[in-house]
This record gives sequence, structure tokens and C-alpha cells, in this order.
Amino acid sequence: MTTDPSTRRSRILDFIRQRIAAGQPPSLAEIAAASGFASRNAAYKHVQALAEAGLIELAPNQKRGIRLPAAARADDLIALPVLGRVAAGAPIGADVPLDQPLWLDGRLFALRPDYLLRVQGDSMIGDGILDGDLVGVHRSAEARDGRIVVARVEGEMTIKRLQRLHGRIRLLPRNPAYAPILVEPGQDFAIEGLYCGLVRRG
Amino acid sequence: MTTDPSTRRSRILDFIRQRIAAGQPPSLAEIAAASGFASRNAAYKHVQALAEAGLIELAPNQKRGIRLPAAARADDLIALPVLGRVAAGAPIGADVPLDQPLWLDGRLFALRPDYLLRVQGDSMIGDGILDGDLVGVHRSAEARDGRIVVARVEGEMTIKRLQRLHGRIRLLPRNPAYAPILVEPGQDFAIEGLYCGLVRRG
DNA sequence: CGTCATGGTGGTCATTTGTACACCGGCTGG
DNA sequence: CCAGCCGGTGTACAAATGACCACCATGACG
Repeated sequence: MTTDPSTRRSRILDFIRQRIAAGQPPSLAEIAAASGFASRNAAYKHVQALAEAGLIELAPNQKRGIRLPAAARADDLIALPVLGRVAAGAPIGADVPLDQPLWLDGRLFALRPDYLLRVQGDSMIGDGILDGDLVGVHRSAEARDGRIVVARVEGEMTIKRLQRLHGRIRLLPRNPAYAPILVEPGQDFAIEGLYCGLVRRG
Repeated sequence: MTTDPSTRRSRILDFIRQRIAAGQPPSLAEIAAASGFASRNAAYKHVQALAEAGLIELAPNQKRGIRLPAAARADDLIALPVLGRVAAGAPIGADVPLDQPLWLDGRLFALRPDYLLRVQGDSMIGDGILDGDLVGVHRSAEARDGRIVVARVEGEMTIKRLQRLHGRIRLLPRNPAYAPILVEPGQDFAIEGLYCGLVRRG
């Protein structure tokens, strides 16, 4: 045969997946054009074969009716804005454009985060949270004892482990080089959110 | 003020977003049905208004031609199979995803991972890699000195820092409680892939 | 060689669906 | 009270597109 069919068919699958991820399933005409076919029917037959194999699902008579089977579908995506240094600051853009949200699988987190925050400093290395990590933060003004929280103290944003004792609040770093922060009554203090996971680029 | 746009119109926006995330933009008829309209034209006008406001983008004359603007689009999604406990000797190449794949934003990683691997043990806590973390792994049999790699030694999968010296290879843990692994010549050894980041649920 | 499966071309048909026009009822402002 | 806008209904038209049919080229196989 002139060309390897299996390679071509999987390339068509890749094309379909990419287009769906980009927001819209392709039509047969687009598949044909992308594959170099002159007629939509060639694409049609490939698509039928892919559906037969269970690699895609078809909505009959529906325009752009190609869907991915549930197992391969991204049905729990959440878009998270990436916040840089909150207080005074130069945005941290370099790697991920800050204006664009980052998409993550919602199943990744037990508690659904509202935004991602870039960690500054190494005060939490004892919990494996390093400088530059992106932590998922769920907005909340309440937190139980022992939780890792993002808090604002005197206008400074920090991520620390929360400790409540005798009605007082302490913020514990997880690095022996840092001292716990004791929140004085009347001091500017607020819990901004709860830590719910992190992502790190190697 | 053009009347309160937040109620019905934003519900339509949410509907559109949800459908796109599910794999296929809705048609006007579907929007009308979901919104309780009797005629597609009501949906049409709302969609036009949303496009006017820049909240969505329309591909003219194209069926299901609603797209999200680039800033809100998940255009670099990758589906990663999650490999769990790797039994001794089982090659990673023939991956059987234990679960559904996890979708992550490709921009998260400098090096595109091929799969996620659940970390066992605490031998890398010095690099902030904890037990239970999911590390992104890019398949590769080569690695430069100093990189964190996933390697197979005598059938055991480990994640360690690679050190090359005098033509020999050492695998360095990042935990003083563990000793470096010196790879003997003739020993079963292979680099499975390169560490390229991690995700952790808090 | 004859037959069949595979993979592609071209064209036709019917449905879906974007686009457009006419119109209506309620609300608001002058 | 009337003009005009807004949001919705109904209808109509045409483009996009899925579904299907007839047919051809090529290679594998008995």
C-alpha cells in the first residue's frame, strides 16, 4: 500500500483529540483537509472505524458530533488564575503567563482550589513546599487547627501551618531556621485560604 | 446600562463553557432548549451579545462555532495516565492506566511528561518529593548528570538523582537516612525517564 | 487469474443549524 | 401618551455537514 494506514488513522485520532481540546470537534471536511483527502468520505470511513473501535463516540446526525469516550474526556477541568506575589510586587510571569489561567484536573484536589499562588521562600520545606511552587488555595476565612493556610499578617502574605492554642493563633513554619509567628490581638491578621495541593515544574 | 446581564446571560455563558469543557460547543437550539426559549433566535441574540462583549468568539457560518477566547481556552491540555505501584520487573512501556487519565495544562512543565508516577517512600524529601506525590515523567533512556530520573535497578523502580562519575553511575537519594546506589557493571539497570515536575494533593 | 478487502474519489440527499427578517408585549423615558 | 429599546416568538433561507451510494485503484491470497 502507498502509505501506512495505522499511522494515518492514529494521526487522525490525534487530530481529533487536539481539536476537541482546543474547544471544538472537527467536521469531516476538516479531517479530510488535514489528512490530505479530497473527499469527506475518506474521513467519514476512518471516523466510523475509530468509533467502531471505541476510540471515539459519535452523535448521529449531529454536526461536529465527535466526542471522546468518557474515560478519555476531560470532564472535570478547572481554570485557575495564577497569582504572583500579592503584597508589593513584581509579577512573576516568566514561565506561565499570569493573565492566562492554568487548567488542571479537578480530581487532583480533595478541596477545590480557587486560585494558584506562587510560593516565596523556603519556610515550608519541611512539608515539601519549595520556593517557586504553585500551591492551590481554596478561599476561606476559617481553618481548623493544624491545617496549612495562606494568611495575611500585617499586609504580608504567607503560607504556614495554623496552630490554635488558648484562643491565640500561631503560624508555624516548617523550617527550623524560621521562628513561629504569634498573632497578637489587634494585629492585622486574616486567613485568606486553605492549602489544597501544589504543582511544581522540575 | 443595558439591563442586568448577570442573571440569564451569564447562565448561558456558563452553559456554553460547560459544554465546551465536556467536549463539544452547543448549538443555538441546545442553548435555547437549556434556557427554556421556544425559538433559537432568542439564543442567537444572546450569543451575539456575548460575542460582542468579547466573552466568546464565533466562527461565522460554522456549526457549533462557539469558541472561548484564547485567554480562557484550554488549548494545551495533555492527558496523563497515572501509573501506580510498579510491580517489580513490569516494564513501564506497556502502561495500563489504573485510573482515568489526569488532565493537566501542558504549560505547567518545561519538559512534556508522558505519564504520572506515584512516589513510594521518602528517599527524595530533600528535593521536596514526598511519599504519595505524583511526579511527571518524560520517557527517556538518556539523562545528564545531576538530573532527577526514574530508573529501574534490578527490577525495582526508583526515583533518584543521577550522578555520573568516572563512567560509573550512582543514584543519589535526597535523604540522609538512605545510602546512594552504586550501579555495578552488568547489573540490570535502565533509565526509564526524566522527572519533570510533580503534583500533590494536600 | 479471480476474488476480496482496504482505502480513496465523487456525487447526492437530508438534517442540522447559523443567519436574517417581521412582529409582539412590556417597560422606560420624555 | 407615544417612541423606542429589550427580550422573546415564528418563519424562512442557505450554508455546513453527516450519511450514503457507486465506483476505482491497489495489494494480498488461494
